Amino acid sequence: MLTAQRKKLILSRLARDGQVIAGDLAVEWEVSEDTIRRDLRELAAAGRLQRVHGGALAASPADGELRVRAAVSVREKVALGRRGAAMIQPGQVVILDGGTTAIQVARHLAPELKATLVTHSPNVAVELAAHPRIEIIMLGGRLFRHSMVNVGAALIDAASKLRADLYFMGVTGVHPKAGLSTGDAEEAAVKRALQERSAETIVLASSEKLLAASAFVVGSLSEIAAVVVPASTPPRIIASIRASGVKVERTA
Amino acid sequence: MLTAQRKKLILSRLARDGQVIAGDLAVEWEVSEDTIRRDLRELAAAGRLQRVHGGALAASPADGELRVRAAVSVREKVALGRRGAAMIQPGQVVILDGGTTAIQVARHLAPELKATLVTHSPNVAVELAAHPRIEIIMLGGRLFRHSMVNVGAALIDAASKLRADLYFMGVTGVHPKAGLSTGDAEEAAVKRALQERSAETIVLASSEKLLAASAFVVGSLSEIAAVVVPASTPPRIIASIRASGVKVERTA
DNA sequence: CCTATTCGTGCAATTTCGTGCAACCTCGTG
DNA sequence: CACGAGGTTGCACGAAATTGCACGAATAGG
Repeated sequence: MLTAQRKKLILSRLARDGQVIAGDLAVEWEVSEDTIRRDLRELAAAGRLQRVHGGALAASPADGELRVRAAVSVREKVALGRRGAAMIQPGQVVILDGGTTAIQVARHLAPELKATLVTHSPNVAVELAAHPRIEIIMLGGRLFRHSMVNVGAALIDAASKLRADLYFMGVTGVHPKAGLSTGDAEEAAVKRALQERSAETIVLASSEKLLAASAFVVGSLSEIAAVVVPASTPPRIIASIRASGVKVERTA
Repeated sequence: MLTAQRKKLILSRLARDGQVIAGDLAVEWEVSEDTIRRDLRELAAAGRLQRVHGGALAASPADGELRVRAAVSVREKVALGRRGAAMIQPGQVVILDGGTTAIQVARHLAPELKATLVTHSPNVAVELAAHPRIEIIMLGGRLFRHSMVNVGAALIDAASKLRADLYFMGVTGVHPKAGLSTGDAEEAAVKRALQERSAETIVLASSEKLLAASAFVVGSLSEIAAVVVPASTPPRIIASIRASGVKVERTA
């Protein structure tokens, strides 16, 4: 049996059973345990599985990935959240997109602020519930697990019945030429719908999103009110975004 | 069984049931209690759980008041959740009400179950998201903090567009004369609307709700398919509820 | 206060791990 | 075809991890 073939089999077995045991594979495939161990080591080094004593476990993608995403640029996102929260005036109706940055906005709302917050993310809703004076409106729909936001026709229908003052849009790419983009077509459609329902749209972009582009375009930079970027963003990047006709602000 | 696998299972069991008992795990997994105790010690040292005499408790990050309410009749609610989850057939469309019992239903869904779960509670939605095969539909509306469920006209409008096979209704009072009741008028209206959209309605009632009545009536007992009550419920109480024309089932 | 569990620790047996090494195979090159 | 480089495999051996058992201490519940 070829090495590459064995590795593929190991991964598919992991996908099916969630675990493999080195000794068992050695017996089943009639190779020495050393060989299996070597395979496991190399796959673990490549991040394809989690090595444990006795065998390996699946590198749980769902749980792991979301947690990793939440850990990316935490300090930046906190600052972006604080800045975003400060933009909200009392009495306004504000749409909060999903995503870890939106959760930071929810956490930094002034305790005495009275406003109506609209969201299509159950996570954000739970976070907002900690603020007693905030009225929370949830937009329903089909829950898209990867981003933990509701999407679909039902959501766009619900959104069509409201008018907001402000929309904090989350994107995965902010690029002068490619515009605002995200990784899922449904999400892009939802973001467009929410943008249409709001007087102003603000994008809070942590550094890894700047000058990046994802598969599905939401719209061009010139259509939104402002992009907020981390304080540490190089002036050259700010200039290039600003050149496409959008206001760029930096966090404190 | 691998050590790492065992530790993962312990944590997931804690997340589901809130507690584990060292002796039981040893019997179930056919290892010595020493091994389980070692696992518990190490997990406790890592801060992943709280070690207690006889087993361990979940290291709850203290979600405040809701967590306290969740602590009421935990064992009963776990059993009710397990029983409710077992009623769901593959492919069905099921509405899950808000509340701590509903969360237990979500936690006990069979991992391989394919079904569509509808909920108007962001907490339940987040819990359901752990099941990759479940399609999740959220009903939006105004978030009612006390119960952490969406209510209002928008919700009833969204609900009017679906037909479900099963509805797990949560109430605060089950009384032969007063019927099913809850503490908020809006919630009562929502429950009525959801009941109308479902072929069958099941009420999962922990013991403190039996023979109790709250301010707002949802409907009479005879309109629903069944009430599920804890195993420890006195026969006298079961008889009095059954007398009002509803099937009463006890948890195992 | 008493009894039955449960706990922690030390210890020995077993399994698994990592590394170095030699044998072998494959492939490209002269 | 000869030959050397690079990769793969199995084996040996010391290190580390895991497990079950024994025994005295601590704890819970009556």
